[in-house]
Order: sequence, then structure tokens, then C-alpha cells
Amino acid sequence: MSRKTRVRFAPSPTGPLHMGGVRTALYNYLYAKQNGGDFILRIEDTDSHRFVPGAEEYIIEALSWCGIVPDEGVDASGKVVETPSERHPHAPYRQSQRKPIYRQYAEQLIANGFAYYAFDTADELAARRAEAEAAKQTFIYNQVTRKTLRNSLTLPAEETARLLETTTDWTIRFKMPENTVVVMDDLIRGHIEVNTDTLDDKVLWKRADELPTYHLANIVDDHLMEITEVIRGEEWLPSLPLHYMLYKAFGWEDTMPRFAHLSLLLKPDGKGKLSKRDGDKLGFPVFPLRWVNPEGEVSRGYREDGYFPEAFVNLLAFLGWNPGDDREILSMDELVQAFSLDRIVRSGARFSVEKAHWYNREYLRMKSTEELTGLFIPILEQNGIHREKDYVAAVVALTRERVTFVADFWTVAKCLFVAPDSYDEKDAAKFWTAENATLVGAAASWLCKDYSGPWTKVGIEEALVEHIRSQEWPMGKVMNALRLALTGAASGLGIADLAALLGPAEVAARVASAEKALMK
RNA sequence: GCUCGGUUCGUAUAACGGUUAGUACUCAAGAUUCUCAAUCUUGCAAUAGGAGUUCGAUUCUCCUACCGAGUACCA
Repeated sequence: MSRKTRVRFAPSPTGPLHMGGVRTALYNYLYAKQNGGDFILRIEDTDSHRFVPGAEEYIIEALSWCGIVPDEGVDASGKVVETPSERHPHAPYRQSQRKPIYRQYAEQLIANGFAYYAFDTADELAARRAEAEAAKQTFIYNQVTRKTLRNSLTLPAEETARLLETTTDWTIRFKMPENTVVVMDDLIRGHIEVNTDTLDDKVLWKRADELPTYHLANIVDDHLMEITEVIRGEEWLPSLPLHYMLYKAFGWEDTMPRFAHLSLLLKPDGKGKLSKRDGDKLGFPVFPLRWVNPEGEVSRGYREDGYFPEAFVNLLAFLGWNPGDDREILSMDELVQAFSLDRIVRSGARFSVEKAHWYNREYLRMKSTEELTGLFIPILEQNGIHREKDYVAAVVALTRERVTFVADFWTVAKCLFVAPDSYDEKDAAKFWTAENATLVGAAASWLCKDYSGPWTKVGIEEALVEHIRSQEWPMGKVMNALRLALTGAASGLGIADLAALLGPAEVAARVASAEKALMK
């Protein structure tokens, strides 16, 4: 019997989702869609101390910007579903609201001898840890040390019963079996074996806030929500044996999901994984969307930096995966088709800004001039420019091969909307010499007054070049000086393109302004 | 420290025992152009090191080095 594919993305709302998290969500989504299954969003907010306001909304908005829409867990209005319905049978999808579910499972484990009550306080354990550290050792709550600690395994039954009644900071811990080899199979990494002697007795449930820890909540919810594959970050690999043991302890081995652990995204400069803290110090965003933390600190986002979501998704998909052929530009639909878990790369990937720029440029070029014009107009308006759409479209058509982001249109083509207010000093010194200035004046005057051909790029180009040649003027010098007068710098757009868009009156005016400003 | 992962040009990756080790980005040079960009062409550049297995190792095994993760009443 084969089950319907169901995968989940289960972030914890402790801050904005970073790009590594988005990639994990993306791979889950691609896998689900490819297999005709469901992609579920579940909020893992079992740590009551680390809740960050706005994080949950951020996560949903970021996924939505990327085109990753959960089938289950989030409703049409983008809210996490709290009450069960046909579409969302497992609601609530926020673990804090599933509180009552978990305790019985933890108790079931105790009843069957797979877990026990532990009464050591957090302070006591911290002290033990400090002690061990001072002796250059590591304290682990495991099958050896648990015999020397205060728990239902070492205490008399009456004492346990009394503590359960009278104290409120006890926990339920998993009783890790001794000297057992856990044999695991990871969809990406293959066969892995670990001896339980190297593992510790993890806390599963906390009496203090009556909430489970990740390990318990995760297994219980994945089981209840009928998850078939767990695709998550490599940081969970060391917990995999515990999770295997838990499925076994619950007797859920027959429906245990298959696991796939993704390698991490690394910092471009080498050391360590790309973390939330890196922020924009590295010269590129680590977050999909801009994030303002509760202290008011701003981190930039791909969206606000001008990336197209399709480009972002595409580049993220290729950070640790490839389709096995030479294609590099794939739409979401094509990614769904091409995706496969066994082509995921095992090693960690470093992000490259250049490649990211390249991706965005490719996507920008695939867009119509019409669409780009629509995106550019608001930027013009922010700069106080209001021009007719046809003119803007002509500018976009002319410069679209030169830009990476829509915002670049402004820097590249500003001179087509406003006259230069200054001239590059080096270029002026080189090209605006006394005799050359005279020639530029003459050339401009000829073009604007005497030239009677069509005022188009081609017409102007042919006539102007021809005229300069016939006068035996130095082509490069005159042209560059002309561009200096028109744009404020000697390098950039073609003279004929510039003139065609600017019109004869504006060309004449700008040359006159340059003559005035650059007169020695 | 211990446990578990990982290691191919600068970066992302391909080659799942036999290739002149391929591709893309970056970079460089040339072509083109009035300049710059774009474009086209060409080029630079890698199997971490050492043992083994094998007729033959990037590929399999072991050791070393390095990188990463985990080692919380965080996820």
C-alpha cells in the first residue's frame, strides 16, 4: 500500500526565515508537487521563551512571495489554521495550540518503559555541566549519569509520586537503551549507524510550561499528520537516531517517514553556516524579505533588493541540487518536473552574489519591455519624474540589456530624463579641450539645425558619422565629448540612441549648458 | 573532547571504475562599437594528502588533514 505523499515545512517562529530555510521549504514543496502530494506548513512554537512577534507572518509572506503555497496549514487569507476542516483536517497547525495532545504520548512512553520522570532542576544540571567542563569533560544526561541523578528510575515510587504532585519543574526524558546500534537510512546520505551509548536522554516534555520539546512534538505531529517524507536541515542529523527510537517506542515503525537531510548553506567567505546574524554584512541579503526586528534593526531582503521571486527560487534550487543536465534556468513548474532527492548534493554550498546577479539578469531579460516599464515607472515617480509611458518604454527597450535589477534603469538611464548637473572631471579634462569643444558645438549645431533626415537612431547615426568623417574631425574625441555634454560622462549609451530619444532641442540645450559649464 | 556528516577549477556543479576531468558564474584576452555595457570567440583555473583494492581510480576501503553540524527543560 502506498500512501499519498505528504511533506511538511516546520519552522520555528523565532525570527525571520533565512534563505536556507526557504530552500528547505522549496525542496519540500518541489518534492510534494512532483509526487502529486501535499505540502503542509506547521509552526513549531514549543519554545515559549523565544517567540518573536511577526515571525510567523513573515514566514508565510516569504513563502508566498516565492510562490510556495502550502496545501494545508495556512488558509486563503494567509493565516495559520486553528480549527479543523476538510481541507485542514489536522488543525491546529501551531504546536502551542496542540498542547493537550502531547502529554498522553509522553506518558504512554513512560508506561511502556521508554521514558522516565526527571526531577533535576535546570540549575542543578547547569551546575553539573559547569563542573564537568572545569574538569575538561562533558556532562551528558545518559544511561550512566541518570543512575546518579534524581529521577523516577533512581527514586522510590512514593517519592516520585510526591514530587510529581508537589513540584512543577520536572521533565519527561527518553530512556535511551544501552549499547544498541541504530541503523538508519537517509534518502540523501544513505546508510548511517550510531551506537546508542553515544546518545543522551533527551527531554521530551516539560512540566513547567506543559509543552513538548521538538523531538516529541515532531514525531507525534509527523505521525498524526501522516507525513511520508521528512526533508530538513543537516542540523537534525544527530537527532535522527533518537527519532528512529521514538518511532520504535511508539510502535509506529510501519508508517515512519523516510528522512532526507539537506546540507547547510555556508557563508561565502568560508567559515560556518550562513546564519541569521550575518545579516547584510556579507554584501547580500540572507533573508527573502526585509526584516525589522523588535529593536528596530533592519536586515535587507531579496525582494527589497530587487530580485524577482522566480530568480530567487531558481538560484536557491541550484544551491545544492542540479537537474543532471546543463539547464540552469528553470521555472517553478520545470523545477517540479526535474526535481529529485537523489540529485541533491551532500556537501554544503556557498552562496555567490555574482551568480545571483546573473540569475536576476536572465529573468529580467525574459520579461517583456511592457512589464519592465510598468515596474520602472514607480521608481521614476519616486525620483519626481513623470513621463509618458511610451517614452519610458523606449528607454527600457534601449537599456534592458545593461541592467541587473529594475532599479538599475534609473542609474543607467537617468540622463534620458534629466540633464546632467555635473560633468565627470577626468572625462572633461580629456575630451573638452578648447578645439574639441568647438568641434562638438559645430557637430551639435549641424545635427540640430542642418540635418533634415529622419530623427531616428539609424538616421542620426548614419548622418552624424558621415558628417564628422567628411569634416575630418576626430571621431572618438567628438563623439565622447558629445556624450559628455549629453550625459555628464564620456562612457555610456550610444550618441545616436541618446539623441534620438532626447530630441534636437534638448540636444542643443545640453550642449549649450555644457559649453557654459565647462568653459575655461 | 566525543558523535555524526562532508571535501572536484575562486564559486556552484557534471562525470555514479576507463573522458584530453565537462558546464555555468567570475576573471583575462580578442572581435565588434564613437565610449561603456551587451553580444560573439578564445583563454586561465580543480579531483585535500597518504596507503590499499583493481588491468585501471574523482568514483570503492582505511588513515591523516581540513571544514561543518550536534553535544540545551532551542528548534
